[in-house]
Amino acid sequence: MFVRISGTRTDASILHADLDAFFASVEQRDNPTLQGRPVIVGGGVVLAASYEAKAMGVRTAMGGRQALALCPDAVVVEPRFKAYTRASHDVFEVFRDTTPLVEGLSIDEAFLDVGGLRRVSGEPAQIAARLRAAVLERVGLKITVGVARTKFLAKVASGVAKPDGLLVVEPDRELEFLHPLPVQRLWGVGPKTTAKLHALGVTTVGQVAGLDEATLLTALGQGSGRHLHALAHNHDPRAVQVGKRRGSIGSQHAMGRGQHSLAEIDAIVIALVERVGGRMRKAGREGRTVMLRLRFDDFTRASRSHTLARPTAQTPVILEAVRDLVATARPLIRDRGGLTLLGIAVGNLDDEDGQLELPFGARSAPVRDAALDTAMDGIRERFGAASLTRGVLVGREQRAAMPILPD
DNA sequence: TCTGGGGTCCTAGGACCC
DNA sequence: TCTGGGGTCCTAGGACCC
Repeated sequence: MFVRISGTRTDASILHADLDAFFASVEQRDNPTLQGRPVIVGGGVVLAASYEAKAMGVRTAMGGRQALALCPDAVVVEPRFKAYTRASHDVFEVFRDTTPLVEGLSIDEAFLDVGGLRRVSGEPAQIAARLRAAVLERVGLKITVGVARTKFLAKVASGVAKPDGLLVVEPDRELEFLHPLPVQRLWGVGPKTTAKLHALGVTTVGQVAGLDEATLLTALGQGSGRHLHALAHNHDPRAVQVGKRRGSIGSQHAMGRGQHSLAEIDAIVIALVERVGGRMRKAGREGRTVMLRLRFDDFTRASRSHTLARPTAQTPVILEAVRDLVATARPLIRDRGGLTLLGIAVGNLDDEDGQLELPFGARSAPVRDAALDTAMDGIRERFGAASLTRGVLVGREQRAAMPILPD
């Protein structure tokens, strides 16, 4: 008798792990004089606020001036992105020591599937508790963990449990937990969608569940309508996926207000293209679609894109394409006045050339049996499973090296 | 309220193909 | 030459996430 660790689940075995006030916590960890004090990372806008600052009403993405008005005692620090990347790496190492089935969502959060580890590591709630302790001990950061049967509920649970919390949603109490929550808790519901739902007289998840799907589709369109209908009814069959690869690599630069000469713009373009090209080559990725993003004084945005015949990661090729895009956007830049942000990105990243990431350092390009075997050996070694079968690995769709443990 | 640096996904129109 | 249905790709914009 075998039990798959992914697939149909009847128990709460997905963890959503979320670092608390990530950037600010790293600053407090690295500078003891900041501990216990309100800390704001980023001057112009708030990139992150410590819980002491949040208590005074400071929020992420808030203007710096407003934040200081709310919290005059706050210590404002410059962001140190390298330190955050490093900390994130360390935390994900702890995640992967817990289970091979880790799906990173962003620099500071991930899903972990621990359903198959019951015999080896215990109940999901125990695993989650140990995970929190391990991250604090090994990296010096606090995380909140939500545990549930689905990804969506696990994420909602961690959101409710923040900060420094652990919340398990048992399968027989899911709707009881979900339905009283405000609609903003639904994944993908931001200010605009919230306003549309409020216009329908809907403020809670339970009320969304009470709407028929047609009403939701009319109000929100196909994509988000279906998505919300499913989430409100607690339908979320998505499995935790390992080895997801991003679809674009980009970089942007905020420019001060005021006029910028074409030479100035070109200098920024060159720097951005060099950064992006370098990152692409380092990641072993090539892309076909070159994108230019602009933001103006009046906060309107514009974008231009061009798709090349062949994928590339070469700086000169990308630079030429971006310069052409800048040329097509020149009337816009002239008419709308001040350019305040310039960004470039390369998308349409190809799947074949790069490296598919597998647990335990195994890599494949494309999927090769040997790479999968190496990964499975790593899993056997680390988890001491008596019996393992191989999973299939296909592009970015599959879960990678799925161990199947004896019941 | 007037701002960062990353990203994701969806929509809608047009070009083009069979 | 006109007309139809179905599909993919590209472009631009919008909403959302951390």
